[in-house]
Amino acid sequence: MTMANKKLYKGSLQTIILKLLSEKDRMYGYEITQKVKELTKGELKITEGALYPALHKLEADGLLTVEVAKVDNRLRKYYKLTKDGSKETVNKLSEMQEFLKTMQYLVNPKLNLK
Amino acid sequence: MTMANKKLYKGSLQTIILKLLSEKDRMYGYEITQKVKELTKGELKITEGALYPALHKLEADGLLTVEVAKVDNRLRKYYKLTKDGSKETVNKLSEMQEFLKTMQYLVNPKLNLK
DNA sequence: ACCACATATATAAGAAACTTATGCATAATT
DNA sequence: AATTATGCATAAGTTTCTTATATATGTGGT
Repeated sequence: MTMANKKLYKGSLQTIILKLLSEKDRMYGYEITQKVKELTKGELKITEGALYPALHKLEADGLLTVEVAKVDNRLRKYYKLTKDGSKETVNKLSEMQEFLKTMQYLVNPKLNLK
Repeated sequence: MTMANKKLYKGSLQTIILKLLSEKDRMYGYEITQKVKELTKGELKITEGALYPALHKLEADGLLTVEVAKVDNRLRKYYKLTKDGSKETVNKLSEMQEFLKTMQYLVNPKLNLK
């Protein structure tokens, strides 16, 4: 991933992938990078070196299944959520919300008034 | 750090430390762990293995200065923001806000409506 | 025809930021 | 007397990235 402070995104890639797949039945790797770039107006760019290992890990963990297709003579690997993947998406999203809420509170300027 | 999904906090420790020091003139390590625990109602516990190396790095980077004190016959190392540290705090907090905003949008359930 | 860029996936080496475990020392509590 | 709290520190290992490299096809411009 690339952006101003890349470090902050560490640990959130899996959650982002799962979230996108909970919105769209199936997606392939390159499509995910483009979708994230589009949604964040170019602020967040997922690098291949981060994405593909992450997809492989999610598949190995049984959260995704893969389906190979050939489009325009080029390889595509479509990923889908498994049943476990859907459950884990709910978990990860709720953990993310909790994290965002806590961090929001911690860095809130109003804390100065305490 | 310990919590439900520790991974998410990766990369935010420096920002948390700097933010706390921007609110209080000086703090020592153990005090920081207690303050964070208190502010997050026990949800976020900073481990020593994460904290002390982080403080040392911030000091080495010239963002903090240290002052040793002895209280009740026990050692304390008080940390303070330098001028550079104050500047960097502003930067890191604005990057954090940007990150939180982007992540909030990415994981927002309303995205489903698209 | 050639070149650059986009599309598409993959992996290896190295860095960063942690976790976990351990160590040391004193004070307070049970 | 033993455990917990206070206080700092570091080493080994893990996870998750970045950066670089590799391969291959499609597209658009000159």
